[in-house]
Amino acid sequence: MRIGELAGKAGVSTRALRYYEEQGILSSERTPSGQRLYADSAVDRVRLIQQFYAAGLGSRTIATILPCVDAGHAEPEVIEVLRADRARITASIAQLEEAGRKLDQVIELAVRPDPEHCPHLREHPTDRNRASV
Amino acid sequence: MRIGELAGKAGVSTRALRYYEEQGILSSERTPSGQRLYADSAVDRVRLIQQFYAAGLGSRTIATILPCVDAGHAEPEVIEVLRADRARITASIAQLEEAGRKLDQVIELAVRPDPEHCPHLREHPTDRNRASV
DNA sequence: CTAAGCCTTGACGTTGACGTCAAAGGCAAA
DNA sequence: TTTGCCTTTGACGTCAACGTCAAGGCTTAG
Repeated sequence: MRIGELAGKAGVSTRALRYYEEQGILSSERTPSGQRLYADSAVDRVRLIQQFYAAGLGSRTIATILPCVDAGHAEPEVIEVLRADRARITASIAQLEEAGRKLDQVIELAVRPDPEHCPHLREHPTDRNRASV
Repeated sequence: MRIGELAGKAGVSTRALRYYEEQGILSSERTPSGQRLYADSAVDRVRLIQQFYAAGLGSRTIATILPCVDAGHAEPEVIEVLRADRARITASIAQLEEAGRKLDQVIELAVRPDPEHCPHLREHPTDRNRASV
C-alpha cells in the first residue's frame, strides 16, 4: 500500500508517516520511482507508535523500544531505559489521578455548593448564605 | 516573599512564575519599586498549577479552573468545561495504562525471552535456543 | 495523450511552556 | 558608598510533532 492508504487506515496524516520514517521508527520499501510502499502490518505499527506518543514518549524513546518489541529481547542497558519509561508512565498516571481528584472536588463544589462540605466558603462571605442551592 | 524565594519553595523557575502571571493564573502585589510580592499561600497555588500542567491542561484551561477553586462555585457552562477536562484526564489515564501494559510486555519479554510465552520469537530464529536465561 | 489525483523532497510555520540573555534598577551588608 | 545578589521588562531561542505550501514527478482512467 502507498502512503495515502496507510494514512487513511491508521488515522494519521501522510506528513506524520514521513516524519516517523525520518525519526527511524517506521520503515518502507520504495518503488523504482521512489514512492513509499508499506506492508499491511504497518497499520498496527503506526497505531502502536501513536499509543506510545500518547503515553508521552518521544521519538527517541520509541526508536529504542520498537526494536525490542520486534526482537523480543534487549540489552540490559536498554532494559533499564524501558523500566525508566515504565516508571515515568506510572508516575504520570499518579499525577493524572491526583489532578483528576482535585478537579472532581472542584466540580462537586461547583455543582453542589454545600457549606457543610466546603469550610473555606465561609472565608469569603458572599450572598451565598441566602442562596438555596 | 519575593519571586526568588517563591520559586525556590515551589520548585519552579522565576521565569515560570512570571509566565504564570502573564497567563493570568498567578497574581502578586508589588512593592513601590515594582518588585513582586507573594503571600505564603502562593506556594500551594503554584504547586496546584504545576499539577494541572502535569495533567496536560493548558494555561487557558487552568485560568478557567482556578477561579472556581477559589470561589467554590461556577457557571453551568464552565462546569461543562470542567467535566470535559475531567473526561480528558480519564481518557489520558486509560491511554497511559494501556501503553504501560504494552511496555510491561516488552520488558517481560526482554528480561525472560521464554519461547513458551513468545510465539513470534520463532519467526526469527536466532541462537537464543542455546541461551539459558 | 491528457487531466486528475497521489506522490516526492525541501523548507518554513505553529503551539506551549518555558530558557536565556541583555540592560537596567533595587536592596542589604560592610 | 561600594559590592554583590536580586529583581525588572523585553525579546529572541528551544523543542517536538507535526501543518502547510511550493514545485515538480508518477499513475491511471478516459
